[in-house]
Amino acid sequence: SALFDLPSSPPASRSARLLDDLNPAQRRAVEHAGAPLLVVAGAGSGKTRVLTRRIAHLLAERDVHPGEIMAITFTNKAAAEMKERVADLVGARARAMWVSTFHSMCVRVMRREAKTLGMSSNFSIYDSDDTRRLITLVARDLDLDPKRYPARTLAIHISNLKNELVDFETAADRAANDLERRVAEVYASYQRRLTESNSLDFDDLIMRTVELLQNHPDVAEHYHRRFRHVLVDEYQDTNHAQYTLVRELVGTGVDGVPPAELCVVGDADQSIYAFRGATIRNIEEFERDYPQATTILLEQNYRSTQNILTAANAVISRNPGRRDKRLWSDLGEGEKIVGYVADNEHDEAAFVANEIDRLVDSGDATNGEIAVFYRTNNQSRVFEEIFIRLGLPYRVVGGVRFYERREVRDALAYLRTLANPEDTVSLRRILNVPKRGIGDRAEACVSTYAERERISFASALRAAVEGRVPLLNPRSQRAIAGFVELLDELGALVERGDDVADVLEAVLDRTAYRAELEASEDPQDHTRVENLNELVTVAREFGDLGAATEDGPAEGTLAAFLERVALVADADSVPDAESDGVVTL
Amino acid sequence: SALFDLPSSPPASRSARLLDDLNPAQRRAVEHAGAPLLVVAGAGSGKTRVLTRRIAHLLAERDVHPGEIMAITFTNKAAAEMKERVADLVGARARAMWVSTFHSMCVRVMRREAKTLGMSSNFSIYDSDDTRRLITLVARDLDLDPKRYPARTLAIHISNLKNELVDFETAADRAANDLERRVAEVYASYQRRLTESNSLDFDDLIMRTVELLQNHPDVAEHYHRRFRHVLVDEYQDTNHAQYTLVRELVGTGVDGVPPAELCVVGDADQSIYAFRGATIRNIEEFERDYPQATTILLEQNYRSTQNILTAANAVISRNPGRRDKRLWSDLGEGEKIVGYVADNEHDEAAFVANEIDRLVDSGDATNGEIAVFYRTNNQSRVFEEIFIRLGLPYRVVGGVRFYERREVRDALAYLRTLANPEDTVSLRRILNVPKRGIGDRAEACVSTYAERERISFASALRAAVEGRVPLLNPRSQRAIAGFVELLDELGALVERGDDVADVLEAVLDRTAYRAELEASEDPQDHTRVENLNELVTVAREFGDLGAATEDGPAEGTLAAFLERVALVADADSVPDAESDGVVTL
Amino acid sequence: LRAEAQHPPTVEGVTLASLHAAKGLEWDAVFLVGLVEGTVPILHADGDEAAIEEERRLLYVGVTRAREHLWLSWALARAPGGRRYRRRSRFLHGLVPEDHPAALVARREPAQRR
Amino acid sequence: LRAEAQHPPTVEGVTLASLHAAKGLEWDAVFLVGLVEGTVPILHADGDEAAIEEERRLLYVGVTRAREHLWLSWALARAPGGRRYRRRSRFLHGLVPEDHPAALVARREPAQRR
DNA sequence: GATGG
DNA sequence: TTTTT
DNA sequence: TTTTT
Repeated sequence: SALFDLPSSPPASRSARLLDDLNPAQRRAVEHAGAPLLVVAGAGSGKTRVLTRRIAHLLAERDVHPGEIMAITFTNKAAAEMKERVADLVGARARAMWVSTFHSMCVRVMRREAKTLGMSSNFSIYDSDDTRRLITLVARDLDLDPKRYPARTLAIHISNLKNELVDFETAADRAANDLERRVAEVYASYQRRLTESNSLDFDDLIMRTVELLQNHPDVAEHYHRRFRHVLVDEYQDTNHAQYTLVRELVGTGVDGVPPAELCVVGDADQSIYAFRGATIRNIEEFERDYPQATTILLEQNYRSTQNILTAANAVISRNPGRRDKRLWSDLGEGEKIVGYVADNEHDEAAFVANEIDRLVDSGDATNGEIAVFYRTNNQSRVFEEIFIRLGLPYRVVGGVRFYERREVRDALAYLRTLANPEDTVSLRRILNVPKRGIGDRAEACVSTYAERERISFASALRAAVEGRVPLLNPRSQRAIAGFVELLDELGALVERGDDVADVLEAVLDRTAYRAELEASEDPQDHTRVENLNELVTVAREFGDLGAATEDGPAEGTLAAFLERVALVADADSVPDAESDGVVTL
Repeated sequence: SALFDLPSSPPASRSARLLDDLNPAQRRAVEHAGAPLLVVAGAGSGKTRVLTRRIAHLLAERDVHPGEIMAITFTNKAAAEMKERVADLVGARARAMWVSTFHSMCVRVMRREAKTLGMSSNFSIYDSDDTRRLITLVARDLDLDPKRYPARTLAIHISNLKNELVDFETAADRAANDLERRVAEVYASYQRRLTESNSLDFDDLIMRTVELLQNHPDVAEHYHRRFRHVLVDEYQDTNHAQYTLVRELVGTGVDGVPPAELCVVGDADQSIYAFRGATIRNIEEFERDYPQATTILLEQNYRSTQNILTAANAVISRNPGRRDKRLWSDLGEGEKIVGYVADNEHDEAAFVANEIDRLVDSGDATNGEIAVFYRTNNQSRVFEEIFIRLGLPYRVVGGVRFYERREVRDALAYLRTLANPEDTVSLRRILNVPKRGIGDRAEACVSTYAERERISFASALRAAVEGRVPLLNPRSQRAIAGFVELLDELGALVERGDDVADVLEAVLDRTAYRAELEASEDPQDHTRVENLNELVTVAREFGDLGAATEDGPAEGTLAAFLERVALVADADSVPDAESDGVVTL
Repeated sequence: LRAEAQHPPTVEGVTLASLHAAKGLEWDAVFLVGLVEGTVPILHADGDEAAIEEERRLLYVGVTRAREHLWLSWALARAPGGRRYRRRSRFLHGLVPEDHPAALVARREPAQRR
Repeated sequence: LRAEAQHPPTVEGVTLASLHAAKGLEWDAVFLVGLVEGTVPILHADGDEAAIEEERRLLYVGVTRAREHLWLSWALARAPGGRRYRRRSRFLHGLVPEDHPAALVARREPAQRR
């Protein structure tokens, strides 16, 4: 009306706002309801925008409750970004959704359902390093030649089996050669030890969740009722276990609950993690796996100039048998692409440095908006050399990660031992760190005793203190007594409810771990002290903030901290101790 | 006469030619006869010229027979240069002289006089690595804490004692603290093991020769009669043992043979090997040690411009208590010296690279005539980086030497074991290389048995084959049997008189040492194969040439080869496997 | 987790990363370097169809990281003075033809050196 | 021994060597670098009269290697951007005075960089 | 035989 | 050789 | 930290 300036009704307006800056394909993806949906999202085609808008649209237009939504990503960063962007759109309600990585989501389920699987809910999570250590122990027990069967190789094979949802019995049945038989043997033994340690490895998190859902219909039904919408990002990166997990989460309707609405987003052309078990097949055959599926292609790219996309299309179009997809842009042709043939790698790096100079001088880009990519990390060296020489600031992605540093892992192993005394790998890691006179021999005695008596390593340690472990000499016994006492003291702090950071401080002080590093001449050890202090800071902030998760361990507790840390392996890498690292001018 | 063009008489002419391009001081040094002579030869003052001319002058003018001359240097290179330059002046007669390093000279004496000392003349020569290994064994036997008494430290202390001509009894008597007592203990035990191994270390070569001359007047007299002229180069680098050796070689006349004529050349200002036992005192107090001594200063420098010498004089003149000496030049002032303050090391290296560019561009110098010197080897890195980047060819002096490479030492250890079966260090080095199942435990059994029965390790090995070594398990026994058989096979080749190179080939083949390296994935192992092939080539050429030494082991034999190799530790360094090394453009 | 606890870097620098690490991110200007056979595709993948396809996807991921500027480069030898035995990546065939107008192939004389 | 068995180097390159390794040899042009306290004389020698004298001889050996051209240089910091805490070698006092006409002390502005 | 590097 | 947890 | 045998 001309007289009254009526505000349009809020829902309509909000919904319009959710859609009106989308292109038609994106809009269809957001609005699609019912059948399983595959969004084939080319690079730079606004994939995250579609996912977040779709969620907002579910809440705003389709009366979906946030608690009914599960969105799964691969990285914590992606999960965090999605959470934030949804929160921007719908506000605090977003907190009721499960937006997390595959692994976090599984931990959450496993913690809730631990009893069903006969596990204690304070289980530890073993990352690849813990896994390798445990496999080393197992392989040694089996008298395997560590040259012929390195732990790393065994670990990869076992991981592959788990990613294929093959349990150790099946692996043994299928084993067709020597290696496979050995792997199956190790797998069986390793799995037993994991269970005894009340621990799960990364792959277990997925596999055991699948098992849970498959073997416990009541549990599955509960999740089916709760999660009516399942969204999966980077679907091309799923492995078989994750593929199955998604199927189980969605359900088939046989339990009386109609299948959840599934929306997967991904791009087969960006599948580059086959070596980690990802199978491009999952996205390629989505329509066969879900026969009613709808597929939407996002081909408009909002990131790059047409010249760049033409090059990209030219590269990828040579891959045979792929779904044809041509990225396009309305940003114009843009700059030409430059090809440069150098005489040698130093020339190549010099050329790059020179071009960067020109680019920055001309104001066309800032250093932070420039990247150099290579296939293998060692290729960085020649660039670093020249950048250092020219005083060109740079940062190298990759290298030793914060949570992979020895001192950080040592400290965390103490905390993990306190949280889960059955965590044998962590316990054995710290047994003689810092050195306290419990050597290989003593460790072997205790370990043998534990095996024979079918008790945990932790219990065997206590038996050792009482002199019940045979062949253990008195010196070692005394050392072990001291260690157990130390753990008890630290355990008392945890019991008392001290802050994680305070417990950590106590660990570093009472073990003299930090003091030893501080006393060292080695400059590397100085860095180690700094990393430990950084870890204390992280723990302090964690305790202060109180993680605001719906389920999971109580906020601010040791368990919560450890879970967070276990699943956030992608924290910033710290620069290599050798290289100069980031140059500050 | 104007009619006849008479050729001047050959002797006069030659003599004149020997002197007329010398400056007065140099000429005096060449002509000086009788009393001990100290030639203080400043840097670039024509020291080698004086030495060679002096020798030629002895032959030409003073009726000295070449066989009466002994000239001693520190490096093989210096010895070779002197020999060559004397040969240029006097021809093939030069071959009868002894022009060699301290160590070669001593080996020559010791081989001839081995029987006098109750040694076999096929003794091995232990270099610092062999020494360190044997000391490790000894220290272990003595239950020394290897942390508190690292083999390297013990080795340095023992070396210092030997350089001071202190035997182990005296060392024990003088020991005033715990370390010294321990060192004396190890020294005693080490020396016994050396003797049992029929081996001498580098320091022994000097010390035992001194002992020989001091304790066997007949032997001393023989050398006194033979060598009427003793010349010593780089006198400022002698240690106490070498100082004494020279004294003993010269003699005092008490045995009826007048002291030999002594001429030492050196420069206290260039004494930079104190850490190796050199004592500047020897040159500083030459006149006190030899009261009749004549001293001649060579101060005219033929190498550098005056500006450079002024700088040099300014630097060194600040050292207190030194003999005043001022280098001067008639080459003119020359270019100014440039001082450069860089902001950082990269800048410094960039500056140097730039200056080199300019210098070469201007035609003032070629790359080969330019050098960069630093105090510590790690300082080369920043220069290498920039030189590589700029494609500036360079070579780094230092690094792992050819004869220090593991594979070369392994191969030589085989040859040494064949030449001297009592050489325990070599034998034990190859005992399980390549791995053949003779582990630490088996080695310890054999070693204990050898100690107990007071027989050599080699004999104990044979006892082991016959099952006479207790606690040795059958597996090890079988492995040892195989090893002994292998040594016997190879020994047969030596007996038969096969060429050194052929024996070496047999070693590499029959031990499968080379095959193992060839099968390896490691690119370093590929380099190792090349080094072994290089060693074979060296052995081949050695056999072909037939070393033309007056004494020493018969030409072309295994013993001769090993001696040459043992005393030529300064062979060209091979470039580091990691760095790019020499850049060829 | 740790990112929160850290201060932002004082100076923003050029990013050096592997192609894998590049995934999911974007930059105004991107240099894809070392595009030679044996590196892209990596030696290991040769003869394995699926692996070669994945290597190609890796390059595709790299290319699509760029917003405005893109360089593709490769070197004929490793070290200065080394033998120039390297061949450019098969993935460049048809993409950077020597005479295609869309692709300016720079070629500089080797630096003057005695 | 091995030198005989080896071919002469194809290209003659600039020599990089320690001061010890320089002894007995000579070059047209010599750069003595890293002339800062702690390096020349080396940290270890400090307080030991005899050791300091030997360090000074080491520098003397270096200086006398040069035939025609000689550079002496030192850096105030290790890495670019690092703290400039280094002091030049005590052995340079009186040898390269800032205002001595015989010694041209070059000082360049740090390279231009954004 | 145990421990440490 | 790459390395999302 | 330098490294002639």
